[in-house]
Amino acid sequence: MGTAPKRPTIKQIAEETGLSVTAVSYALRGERVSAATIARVQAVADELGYSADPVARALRGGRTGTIGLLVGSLADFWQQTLAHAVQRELRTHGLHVLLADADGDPAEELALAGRLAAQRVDGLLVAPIGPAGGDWAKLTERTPTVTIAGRLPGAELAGEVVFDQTAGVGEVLRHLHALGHRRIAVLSWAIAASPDRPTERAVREQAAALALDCEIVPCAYSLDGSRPLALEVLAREDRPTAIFCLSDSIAYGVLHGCRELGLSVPGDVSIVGFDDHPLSRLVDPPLTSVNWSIDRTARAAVGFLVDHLAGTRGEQRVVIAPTLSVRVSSGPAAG
Amino acid sequence: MGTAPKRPTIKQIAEETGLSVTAVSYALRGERVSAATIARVQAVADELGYSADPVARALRGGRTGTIGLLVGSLADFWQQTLAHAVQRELRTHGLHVLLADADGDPAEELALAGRLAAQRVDGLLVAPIGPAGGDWAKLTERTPTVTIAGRLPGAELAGEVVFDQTAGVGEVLRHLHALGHRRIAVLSWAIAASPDRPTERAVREQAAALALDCEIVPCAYSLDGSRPLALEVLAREDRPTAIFCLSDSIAYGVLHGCRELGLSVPGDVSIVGFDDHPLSRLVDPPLTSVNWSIDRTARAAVGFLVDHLAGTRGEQRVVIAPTLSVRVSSGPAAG
DNA sequence: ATGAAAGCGCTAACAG
DNA sequence: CTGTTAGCGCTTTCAT
Repeated sequence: MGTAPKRPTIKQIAEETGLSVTAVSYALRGERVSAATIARVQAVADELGYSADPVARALRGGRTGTIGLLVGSLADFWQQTLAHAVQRELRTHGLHVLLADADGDPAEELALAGRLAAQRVDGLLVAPIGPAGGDWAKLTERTPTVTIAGRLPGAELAGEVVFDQTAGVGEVLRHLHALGHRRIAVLSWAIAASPDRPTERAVREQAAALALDCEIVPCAYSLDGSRPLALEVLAREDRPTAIFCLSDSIAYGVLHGCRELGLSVPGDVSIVGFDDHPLSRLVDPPLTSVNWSIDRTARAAVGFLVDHLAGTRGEQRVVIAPTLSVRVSSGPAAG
Repeated sequence: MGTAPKRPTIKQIAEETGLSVTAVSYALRGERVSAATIARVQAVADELGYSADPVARALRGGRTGTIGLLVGSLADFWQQTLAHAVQRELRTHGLHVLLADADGDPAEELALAGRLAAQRVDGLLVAPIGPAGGDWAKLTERTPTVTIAGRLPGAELAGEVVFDQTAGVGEVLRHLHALGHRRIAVLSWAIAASPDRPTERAVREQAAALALDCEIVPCAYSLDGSRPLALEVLAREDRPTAIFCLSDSIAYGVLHGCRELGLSVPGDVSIVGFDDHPLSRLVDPPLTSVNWSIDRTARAAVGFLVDHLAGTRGEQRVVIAPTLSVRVSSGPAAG
């Protein structure tokens, strides 16, 4: 075909109007120049369908209108939902999302954040995998960062949305304890990559306090990751009477495994999830889980970033309290 | 504190090595210069932790290593899964994702695609909402584009992944017909925004051929969108004996509604979905749905784009055939 | 109120 | 094999 129809530039508007690029640049942002000029420039800009080139702006050092979202693993259904909530929230502020998925690898996490920063995102939203990562200080010094449900070593933050994991773990463990469970398997996607997460620590401490026999088992995310593992754990001689999954996605896989083994839930084994995905009330049986309001989480995280970008507010912080939703999948310990 | 530690540039390497920026630029890409120079430049680059600035590259006109993914609505669970699959597939090619969500609005779709193009994505993956949109020709002429399960009016494509919707609809309608259903409600998220999609047309035509009484009802995506609607449809005097949902997300909301109304599925009403989300086999009751291999879809779409980016292969095309997964949610028509 | 010129970091002619 | 120069589109001194 013909030559590529390039997007209109400020220079074209300058030629059309007989002004200089400088004048146009100012006019487009409604600065300095006369009202008449502004109107004229706007008219031409609209006619040409002009919009500022975000890349040129970025190179010059301005805002890009894009926020980086870095999640631990998109294989996790809850994090998919988080991505949606965040993207929806950002849109209300006219911002866009550059999405990156660390795919469960803490080492990858920092590298990806660097990529995002190199793309000149105006800010970074990070749902960290665990405290393993390297040196976040340099990166967060230049790019405003808000963490969601996790810590970044040495990072300078614009804000953080903290999940009270200790409370959440406590709710679940006490719930299971009250139902008579004593031997519990805890399935964690993070334990292999990042053994010392607060969540796993909380499990150990509180299990000890309640005199529970808790074994923490490393586990891949996702249905297909946890199902075979569940089959193995459940086939054991001294099978646990309850399985506490540190993510609903994992719990779904376990549910699947139970079905294959012909085990009744909660008759033979109780199952509890940990993030209350919207579908958890619809699965069979409805899954007992811990809810951390995803809307509040997304709104707070984005709000912190936007505040920081607007004026300069200091580091903001909110703690999201867990709510245990007791449904059908957890019941009295068998035998 | 202190001054912002900017990222290293090609110029710094030039100073370190005593070469010109040009020489360094070539050396970094292993072109033209001597092996010795390449080695020396590489060494300094590594030491400084240099990596090319994607923004500068983009402005200059080169590749960014980023692909835009434009989905109809991230509120839809299947599209969330698609986003994950695509992102995973792109990663194997060293590519990144810029994600945009049209949120069900066909008008927004083209605008977002423009934003993505302005960000200089190397290519575009679009799962279109419907044929409503404006003029895609100009955009797709400059940015290689692959469509997934939908058409773009006037677009020049690098490839397309076509879902055989007609076959899918046929499978479902014949399945329901064989079970004795004659009055069927079809819930579609697209019907309001984009009334003439092939899918809806296929429903009308095939319903007529089978002498089915099919009413197409517009419906928001997502659980919360379809649940109230389901309540209304199911409360009618002449309630349909089956509900065919043009996305599993919608079906989940309907399932939820049935539960609230105390209706048994499939005893009182049968329900069928349309994209076979991984959780559909786990919900209660397991959902009959139509599967379009998401892995094949993502792999083909990304493959087409990568091929186009590499050499220049002509427009590629694949048709994904549907597979009906009959599960528990569909049964003989009541009464 | 407007314009000229420099520069963000990189690549691609076009010399030498 | 290597260096000079120009330019991608925009914003920002600094003049006028």
